[in-house]
Amino acid sequence: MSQPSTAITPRREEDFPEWYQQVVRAADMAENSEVRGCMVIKPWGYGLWENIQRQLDEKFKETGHVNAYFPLLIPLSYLEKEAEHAEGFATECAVVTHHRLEAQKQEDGTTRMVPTGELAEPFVIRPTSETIIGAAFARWVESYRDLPLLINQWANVMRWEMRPRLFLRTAEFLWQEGHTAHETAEEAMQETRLMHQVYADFLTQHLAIPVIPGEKTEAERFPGALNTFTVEAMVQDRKAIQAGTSHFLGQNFAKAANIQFLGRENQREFAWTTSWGVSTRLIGTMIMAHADDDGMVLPPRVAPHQIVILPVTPKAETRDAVIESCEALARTLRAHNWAGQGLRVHVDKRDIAGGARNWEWIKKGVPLRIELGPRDIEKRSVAVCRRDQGPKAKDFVPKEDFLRDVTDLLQEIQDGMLTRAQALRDEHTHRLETLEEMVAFFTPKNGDKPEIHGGFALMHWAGGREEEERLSKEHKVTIRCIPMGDEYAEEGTCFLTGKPSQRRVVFAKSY
RNA sequence: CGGGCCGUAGUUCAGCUUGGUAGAACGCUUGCAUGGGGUGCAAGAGGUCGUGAGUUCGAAUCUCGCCGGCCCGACCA
Repeated sequence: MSQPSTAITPRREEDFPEWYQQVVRAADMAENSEVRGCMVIKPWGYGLWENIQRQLDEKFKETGHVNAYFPLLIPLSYLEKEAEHAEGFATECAVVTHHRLEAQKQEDGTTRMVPTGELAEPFVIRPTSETIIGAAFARWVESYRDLPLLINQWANVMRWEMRPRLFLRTAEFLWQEGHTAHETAEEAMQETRLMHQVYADFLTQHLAIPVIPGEKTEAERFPGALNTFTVEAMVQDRKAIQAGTSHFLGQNFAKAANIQFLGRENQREFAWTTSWGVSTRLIGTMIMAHADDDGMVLPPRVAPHQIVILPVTPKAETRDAVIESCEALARTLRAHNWAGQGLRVHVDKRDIAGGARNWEWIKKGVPLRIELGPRDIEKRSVAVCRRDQGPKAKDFVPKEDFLRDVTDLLQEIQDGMLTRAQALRDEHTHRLETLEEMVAFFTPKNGDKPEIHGGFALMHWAGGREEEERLSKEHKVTIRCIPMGDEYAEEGTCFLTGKPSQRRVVFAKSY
């Protein structure tokens, strides 16, 4: 039997969903747990999350926010306070109804733990924290001088999903949720847009994922929000994924939680609130955006290791000297600064077959692999392998040159990944004018085993919620966003209603 | 919550139709060889066959209940 030509089978074009799962497994990022829908995030995946977390947290701090932590359990009654919100999350809430277990001996000698101590009021495990944070805000806000209140929390949340997929949709996931309260609507809207921009920048610059910033239509809006802003990315099967959202909540939640303050005119007023979040779904988005048929490809800025040094030790007697050279190189590299941080370098000293070790780091997506063996030491050179090139590509370069150029090289890889993702998106974004065109665009040629097809369709739209929901049901296509850029603003007529339209919206199949 | 399928080694699965007490591949351990490449050979560890009952001299295999999971629909950061 011949070796597969790629590390991942099936390849992307053969079976994209299966490919995705195999990449997660091959890169050792996460696995399914015994609890359906819940994942174990393994060190390589969690290291990635830690970098995302640290870099985003810096941006939150720069924009004036502080971190706090609120309870996992939310009184059921809190969720009843905002009708639209309650309805939006009702079908995916885990409910805690008991607070103790009682050991009961069974006839067969085993012991069963039986829940007892039923709670007078059940708790909901937070699907999001607007309500409980709102209750805290109501206590904390008394005067306009207490505003704005700019809080973020890093936490886990639970939404009882029927179709879990590692990172993309799990019952429990990690995220950050920002919650702010403001004196005026303008200020709150400004905050909503600011954080939307922070997300757009982060996706683009740190994760090398181009996004279309825009606003959600009524049908896709966060339950209880007046406006929801989103960053939409296209991944390699040309579907859209919502990578981050920022909500202008108006006074809806302030009224529900009674967040009132005494204003400048000695007038009692309700605060204006916002909320915004990104989740571990970002990791799934990165996988689908960047990974290839040999496994993960990590943007250097968030890679847990940016450089892995692989000692080549063909002879036992030169082994110690090679390892020492590798360690020395690692120390030198770690002293380099790039994107505001020291380089993250790992020396893989494990005594396993060289090829297996090399492939492991390819599959994990490390941006740069450096091989260093006796011959390189003699010639004062290193062998450089870039993850964004083929698995066999290898450059022998003088060590001094490599040390001089290494940060430029990482930047080049980072930029190249963004360019590549951008090109894919542009190639599959089209202006369409009629329903027929749209249906053709989103219909696979092979119905039995659909190939990768479709993309983003930019279309004139003047329909309402009902028309949109009908389209979504009939054609499995939704409006991802009403995009913000000038390039989308043009006169036209809605392809469905024939009404005039000033702007094209983005239609796509989505995750 | 409706329709289809499946529970056997760490993983993926074979064995079940035609009952006779457990197999493969990968992974793991050890040794030898190999050494700019996911290597070869050898030895080894690992399973009360989801669970309870029934039929039988005998059940992974047949029957029934229960539990768990997967896929397709309604819902989704």
